[in-house]
Amino acid sequence: MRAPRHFDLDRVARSHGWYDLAPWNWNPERRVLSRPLRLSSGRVVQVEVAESGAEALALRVTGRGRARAADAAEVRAAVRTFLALDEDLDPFRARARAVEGDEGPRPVQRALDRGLGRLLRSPTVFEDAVKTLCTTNCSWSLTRAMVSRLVDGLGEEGPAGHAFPEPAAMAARTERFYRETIRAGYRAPFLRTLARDVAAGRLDLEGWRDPAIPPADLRRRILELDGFGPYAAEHLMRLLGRHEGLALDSWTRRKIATLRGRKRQPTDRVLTRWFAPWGEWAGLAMWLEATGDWHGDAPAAP
DNA sequence: TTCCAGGGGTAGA
DNA sequence: TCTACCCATGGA
Repeated sequence: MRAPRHFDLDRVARSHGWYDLAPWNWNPERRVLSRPLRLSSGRVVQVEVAESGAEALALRVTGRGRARAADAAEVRAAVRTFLALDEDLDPFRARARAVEGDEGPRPVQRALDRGLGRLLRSPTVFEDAVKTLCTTNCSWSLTRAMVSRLVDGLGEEGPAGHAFPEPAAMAARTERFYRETIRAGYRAPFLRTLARDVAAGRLDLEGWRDPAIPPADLRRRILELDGFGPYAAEHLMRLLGRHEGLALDSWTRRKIATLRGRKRQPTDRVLTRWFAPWGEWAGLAMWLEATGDWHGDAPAAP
């Protein structure tokens, strides 16, 4: 399977915290990204992705039962989605040239050359939305715990662990289950409502990948979901390839302030002004600045 | 014990 | 639009 120019699996896998959440597994020594994947046939397979020479990826799929002819195509489509292989970064590169020029440090252009810029997504928008809800107003360790309990408790079992739960499986559970078993606290009704709306067909999250949807329209639709405020909406948009919003949270606010040598945290208004020259790419430019040191000599941190 | 995490909803000004 | 207050959980 072909990979885009400047593609780096390690940098995409660790592009943000998702690789650290179930059911993902990133093996830094073998440089293999893997996870269980539930196919439309109901079969759960284990998918492993590794680099294979220059600008190529090798897939390995294992699972019980007989594979259908359509399974391979479905797995490849999922890989293209979760590695953001179809995201066109050339307009971002052009913007980076316009903003940074052709000389000097040019941090974003260097980041692009090093294979940064593609963000790891879930195979489904539903999974990205659920995980985004689980990142709000809690520590990362609690996010990990809630997601693991969802996967272990409701995900279908595959050859190497549980897949992420289907909307129907989540919709069938009560709010009490999300409070007492998942320990999702006040997020419990949000998770249940989201799952029920998707499972019932009232909410077509996959349709949100449509690039024809104007960004303001997409943002408004996400904000209509219970539990999604500005941070969560812009974070989900980022995973849909829409980067105009900064998706500011306590982590990025502090990180940018530290990197720019500010003792006091700049206000959101100031941060917005700093990244305004990047236009529709403001959020990605900020994210690459905030996470640049993850991908240098410093050890990876979720 | 209090504080605060990769915030959001609501009421009131 | 802005602010105050509340909301659950869990680690420091």
